[in-house]
Amino acid sequence: MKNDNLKKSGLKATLPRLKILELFEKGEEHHLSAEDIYKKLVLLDEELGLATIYRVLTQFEAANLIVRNHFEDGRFVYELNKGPHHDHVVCDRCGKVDEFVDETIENSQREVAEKFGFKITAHSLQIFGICPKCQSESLQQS
Amino acid sequence: MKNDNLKKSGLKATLPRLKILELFEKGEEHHLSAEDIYKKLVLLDEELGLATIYRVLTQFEAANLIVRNHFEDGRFVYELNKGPHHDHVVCDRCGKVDEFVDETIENSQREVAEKFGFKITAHSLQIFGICPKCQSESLQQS
DNA sequence: ATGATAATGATATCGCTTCTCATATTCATT
DNA sequence: AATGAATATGAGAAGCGATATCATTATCAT
Repeated sequence: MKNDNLKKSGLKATLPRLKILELFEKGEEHHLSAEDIYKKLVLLDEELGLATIYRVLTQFEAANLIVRNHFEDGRFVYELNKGPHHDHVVCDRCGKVDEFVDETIENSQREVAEKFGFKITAHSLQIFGICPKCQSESLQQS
Repeated sequence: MKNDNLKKSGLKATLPRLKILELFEKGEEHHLSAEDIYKKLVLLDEELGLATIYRVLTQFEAANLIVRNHFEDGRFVYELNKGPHHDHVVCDRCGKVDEFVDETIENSQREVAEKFGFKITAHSLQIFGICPKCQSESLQQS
């Protein structure tokens, strides 16, 4: 039950929080920005303020319900926290995002951090490129 | 001669451009934001506008004289392009940045991109953590 | 049902970056 | 060295995502 998810995190089960969590769990899109969420909920005739969305996203992240990502387009996108860490492959053209896990990379990162004496807290890795679909589309243009 | 660097890139050798390039080449700090540059040049009694700095940074990046980086603190920092690609280790506490090159990681990234059929254009990898100096300082606090 | 506590939403504000446009500078040509 | 066409500059406005403020409203233990 969704109420319990929130309760466990010390968050009251309010309407905005339930609606936002529901959107993520519906899973139509894995990566949502605050603005994305706002638009989607307004379309569904839900009245709620952008400020609330930003606040709720921050709380959900603190509660480890969701994970925050930065894809250099200047805003943050969030995705459901489904457990093990993963990184992203992002299409420069259409914005499509794929996820991957690579233990070799994870290990190398640990080695690098160790070499510098850093106590690692997080990392962020994105591979940018052109996805197969966009590649074939640009062939047709020329 | 610095003029030539700029000329080769199709950029007129104007005072702001020369001053900004000089700042990077002096190399006191490797990673500079637009604001950093502005403050440093104002201290040196150079009169120039922030808008110009942003423009010049964009042009320098397009000319491959400098490289742009995003360390999730919401702004862009630039560094001189000294050739081979490298990634960064960033201290969460003091902001110190170290650079590293790791062929294993580079190769794994190529494999991942290939698996997804992406034609890779760029990548961005940062390791966040606490640097040795900040680690010892937080020990003293407790 | 009630009330203390916490959350919401409209709006103002912030920080970084980009845009606009009138003025000033550069540089090839005399 | 002077000229002028082309380009760059700087002050300020505007854009945009994110955060802060604060009066109003909803939640939930009792």
